[in-house]
Amino acid sequence: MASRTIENYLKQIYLSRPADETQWLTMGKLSAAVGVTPGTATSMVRAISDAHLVEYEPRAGVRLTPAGEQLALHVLRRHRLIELLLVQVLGLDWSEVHDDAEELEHVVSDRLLAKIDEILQHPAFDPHGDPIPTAGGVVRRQDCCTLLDCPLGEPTSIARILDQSAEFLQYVNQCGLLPGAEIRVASRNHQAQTVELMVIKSDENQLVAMSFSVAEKFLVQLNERKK
Amino acid sequence: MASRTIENYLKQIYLSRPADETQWLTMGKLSAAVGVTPGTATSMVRAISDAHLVEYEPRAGVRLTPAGEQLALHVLRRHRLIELLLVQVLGLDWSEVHDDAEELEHVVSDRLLAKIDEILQHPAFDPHGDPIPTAGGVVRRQDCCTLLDCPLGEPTSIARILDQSAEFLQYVNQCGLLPGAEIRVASRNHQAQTVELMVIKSDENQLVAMSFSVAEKFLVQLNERKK
DNA sequence: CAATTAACTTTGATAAGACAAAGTTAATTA
DNA sequence: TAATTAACTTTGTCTTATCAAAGTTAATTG
Ligand SMILES: [Mn+2]
Ligand SMILES: [Mn+2]
Ligand SMILES: [Mn+2]
Ligand SMILES: [Mn+2]
Repeated sequence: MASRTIENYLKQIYLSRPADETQWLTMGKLSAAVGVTPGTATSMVRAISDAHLVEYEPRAGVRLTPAGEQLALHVLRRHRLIELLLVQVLGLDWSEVHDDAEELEHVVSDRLLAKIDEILQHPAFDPHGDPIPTAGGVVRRQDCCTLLDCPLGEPTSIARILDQSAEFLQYVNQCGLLPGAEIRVASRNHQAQTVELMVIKSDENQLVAMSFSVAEKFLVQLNERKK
Repeated sequence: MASRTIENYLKQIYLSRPADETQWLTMGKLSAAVGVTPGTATSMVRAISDAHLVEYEPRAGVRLTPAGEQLALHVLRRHRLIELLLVQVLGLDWSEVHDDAEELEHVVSDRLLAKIDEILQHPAFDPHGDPIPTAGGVVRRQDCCTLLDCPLGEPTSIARILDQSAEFLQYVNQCGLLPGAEIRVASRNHQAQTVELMVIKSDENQLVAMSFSVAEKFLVQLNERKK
């Protein structure tokens, strides 16, 4: 069995992998993501490579093998199912579940995870809108764009929040921009680098403005998200 | 913060402590309870003693300090609240929650534990009838006797099961001897070393026989247990 | 193209936690 | 009391995971 350290490395290698699948993840990025010094990342990756969970090319970087990717997806599945459990069943706020899930993801047994999945009725998305890999290790791809590149004026909805820090999520709470929220992007000002959007609520609508850099953290969908 | 290893040692020192409070727990008993070799227990206990969580007297044994006992009780509280959560909220069988709780007890945050306690409405007993220490580290003492020494013929109820192995608990399930079950001890046969008792159910009563050694694993109460 | 620099790897050290095997203590038996 | 034995401690070694600091590579810049 992979240690919790190895599980964390594999998960970060998966999450930090470059968009271009032919590229390698550099050791610098990995060590920053895991939160260790570069030398530590190098020696750990060598060990994980001996276990055939990653390919490692000195001075190029690291890449998951199929076995490593399956393991990474299992950890991610545990993380996201646990987050959803903490929110939906235990009533924690979605801004405060990440750190607990970061630990719990390494100790929840398959049996317990199956129960959690059953109680939540086999959900497809976690509280932040991140897709939950299936037990078989398949990630359903969302076709999303960000608040920066989605069409103006059309009714869309928030699908996913990419910044999961507690402070940012509390700001998102205040704006009412949780996953599922209905919005219309009103305008973009390239000189001011701001986006203005209308949050459509049952009682009243709310106008929200944010910078391009923040707008990039929201993924939206034109069509309704299917549960 | 105490490592998970230290938490496990402290908990076992608490659970295995001799009934007579002036006695020390021997290293042999401790190493067996933790599941390590005697030498490992000695060196770990020395380290824990340096942290003033136990007193250690070579060749006499080990004893918790007040600080160590508080920590042990916090671990025990986490363990038992988690077990109850797994049974009551996630619907696992009480015979299969122990191993998950053994891991989860080390990673559940105070915040999450408070939520669990709230959802379960501040329970006093876990699924096996073991008392849950309060957040302040107080254990409510039950005045129980075992099926071996309780009075014959009187209506009593099962309060607690001391053997928590999955196989034994499944046997207990079959007999319907879960905590709270109402019974009457019919007879004891000292030659055969057996106890016969009546399990009082809503539909029909059931006669169960067991050896003295098994009967000792059941604690019972004459008065109804208060929640 | 040489010098500089950023990114990476190697080396040496440390800490926690474990085991095996050898050594010690103290109780038990003869 | 001497020999035996059970229980315990010590010693030496191992594994995993980490850092700091020194060394290396390769890209960038003058
Ligand atoms: Mn983690
Ligand atoms: Mn998430
Ligand atoms: Mn434990
Ligand atoms: Mn229990």
